[in-house]
Amino acid sequence: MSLGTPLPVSFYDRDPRVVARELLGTVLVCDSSEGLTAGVVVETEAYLGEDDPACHAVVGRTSRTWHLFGPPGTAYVYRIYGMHWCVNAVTLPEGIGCAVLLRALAPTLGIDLMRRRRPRARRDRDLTNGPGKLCAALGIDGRLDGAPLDTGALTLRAGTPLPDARVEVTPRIGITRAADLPYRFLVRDDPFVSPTPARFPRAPYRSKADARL
DNA sequence: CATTTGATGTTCT
DNA sequence: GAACATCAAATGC
Repeated sequence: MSLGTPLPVSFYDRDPRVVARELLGTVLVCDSSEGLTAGVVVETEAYLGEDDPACHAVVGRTSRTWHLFGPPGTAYVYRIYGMHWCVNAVTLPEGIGCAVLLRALAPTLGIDLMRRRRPRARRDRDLTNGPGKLCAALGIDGRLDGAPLDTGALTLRAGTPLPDARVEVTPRIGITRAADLPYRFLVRDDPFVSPTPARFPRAPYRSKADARL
């Protein structure tokens, strides 16, 4: 079974809201010394750079955010709450500081290895239905900060494209600033997405309204 | 089912 | 000293 062709760097060189929507249905593959793991991307969030109060780019290019400002197609991996890792795909040219957070996957390869890495997960969907969970399941950590996503240990690959009718938009999860902006993209009714708070508005994806560029 | 709370440590004010 | 792009267990229906 083929894993798909890696997405070219040009794929990432667009507005992060467009990249976030287009990343749904692609495949994240991690080739570690322990084995191969992969899953279909079913949930993403866009972070729009220095003018987005919720984006790490607001503090400028520090040692932590260094690779967030890197070239498109770079992995920005950071630690959150002292315990978990999150992985982003950097978009737009070097120096801008935009990225797409990968929030949930549908596991497709290496599920046994994911289970060993996440022994508390009861159901398969609990392996990867959150940004920290998917990093733990695939073995993604700070060593991959700054890695290219089109070659090497961590790659994003072409999958089955999703029609707009299967895409839903909500505000972003777990932030306090700019918490009303609809920059979370997910596959409607997919069991592998992370839980959406009941109070959150949900809207169908409309390319004209949601990709206002 | 939903909501609350503790863990844990780096970054930022 | 507070905030933090989270998770899992515990509690309350």
